[in-house]
Amino acid sequence: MSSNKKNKALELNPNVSIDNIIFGFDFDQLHCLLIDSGISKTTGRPRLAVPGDLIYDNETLDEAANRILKELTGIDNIYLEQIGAFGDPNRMGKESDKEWLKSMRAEPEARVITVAYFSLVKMDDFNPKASSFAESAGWAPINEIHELAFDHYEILQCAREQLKRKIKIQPIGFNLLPEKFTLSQLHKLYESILNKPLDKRNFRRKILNLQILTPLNEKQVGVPHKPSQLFEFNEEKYQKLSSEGFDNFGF
Amino acid sequence: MSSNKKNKALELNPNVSIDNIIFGFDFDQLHCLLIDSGISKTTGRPRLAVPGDLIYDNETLDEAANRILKELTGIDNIYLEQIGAFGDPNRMGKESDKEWLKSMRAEPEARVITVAYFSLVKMDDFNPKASSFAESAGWAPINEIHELAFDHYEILQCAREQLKRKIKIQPIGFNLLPEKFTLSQLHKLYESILNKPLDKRNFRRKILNLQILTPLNEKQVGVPHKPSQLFEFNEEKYQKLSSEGFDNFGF
DNA sequence: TTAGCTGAGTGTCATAAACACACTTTCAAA
DNA sequence: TTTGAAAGTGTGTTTATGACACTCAGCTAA
Repeated sequence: MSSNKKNKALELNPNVSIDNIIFGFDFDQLHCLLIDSGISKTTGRPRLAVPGDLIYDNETLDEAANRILKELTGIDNIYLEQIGAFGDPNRMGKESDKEWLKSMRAEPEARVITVAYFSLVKMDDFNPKASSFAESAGWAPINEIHELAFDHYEILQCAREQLKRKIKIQPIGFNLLPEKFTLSQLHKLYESILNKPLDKRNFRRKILNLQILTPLNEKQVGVPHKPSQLFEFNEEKYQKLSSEGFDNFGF
Repeated sequence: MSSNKKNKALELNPNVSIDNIIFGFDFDQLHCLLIDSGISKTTGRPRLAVPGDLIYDNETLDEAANRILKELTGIDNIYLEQIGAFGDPNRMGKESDKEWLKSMRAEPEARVITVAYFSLVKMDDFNPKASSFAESAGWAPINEIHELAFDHYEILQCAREQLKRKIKIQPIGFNLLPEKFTLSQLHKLYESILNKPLDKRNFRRKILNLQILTPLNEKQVGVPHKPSQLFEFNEEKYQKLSSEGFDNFGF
């Protein structure tokens, strides 16, 4: 019985996978980390997908999502949130997907439902060019992604919507910025996620009124214009505010 | 419970189930539909659970959730929304759960992740006492539910949170009321879901400002007080408002 | 028949948040 | 020293929010 259990623990579950939409921000646009599994024989185009894998029977869904993130990027301890389950029986029905499944999966015909996550990483923390994934992984600007393997394009759109909703009620955007950042960078980040322009003065007022930013005694250097004040996110103040019932940035 | 789906020529997937939190409203409190699988030998208490089942390999997740709702209540075409996936490897680890699994499942040891849904039904549409489920299904006031099978209590709490969030940005609450209803009933519904008192006059002003209610030439009859105006929900006006970018009830 | 109970229905004022809007400052590079 | 580029700053208007108390209509029971 217990040895039986142990065997199971070591096995991939053929019916459940995790896919992880990994967002990054380069101070200009939102990006998403994609895996390139090579030119598809059936389409003749590169087959791009979101990182993912089957789950092991002894790990929680959150653990599996973290594992996938860690295996790919080496990054740990990152903001991660479940999007939901995607289970259309046809979600892996494209010819290029079947081709890939046959070469990669022990049970390529199995019906797989996937649990999607999104995570927010500081783009500097993972440079695909400098990693062992140089050839297969890369950041793609979100607005230039038009076709993905499986149902990953649909999942990506859900992720964007969820991020939009979430950033209005919690300051999770700070996970996409370095420790020290300027208000303009934060402003641009919000515009990128919400996909609309926001008035500069109103944005600053609202953010500063939340009192979750600590101004530093530091400014940008070497910029060909008035240097910007640097801030850091004050998690302590945020926790306090948060436990008192804060839930709206008001954008 | 057991059904012959041989015509589908497909099998239950042993690793993925659906659980469906079914909400109803009796003009006083939120209720949830629960299944009673009898007295547990291990706890000596009734084993209460949310309706659910393994999925078939040829149905989508939404279809499976609808099937479960239909099989239990006979109701079709209902508001249904995914909550997310729950996959702790230990989620079925209680003794009373194992006991039940052994008697009900072909593979009682299989690791099962579940995709949770919630649905909103007009309570009148399903009277367990009058159905073949008289002995096994019933409405329970949400605040009197303290212990459920598997991880269903946790799922229920997530469902309540999601309903709270959702009702603030979309008028889904109308799915819980009959076609014709009074503003007081709607008011009480919002208070039940948000779990806090709302000022009567402010509530009325906000709801009426949305212009999604049509007053009827009808009043309550037979009540021992001033009879209340009846309204119906105007889906057309809602659609229009919705497509113009409405997304906040402002509570 | 009437007195009493119950919940329906109604308006205003004060405060807070949202929005629209344009010029000056600081630095680097040419 | 001029120029370009982004930083930084305040006010007035409009709109939404929240707090608050009495009268009205119908039923019931004395």
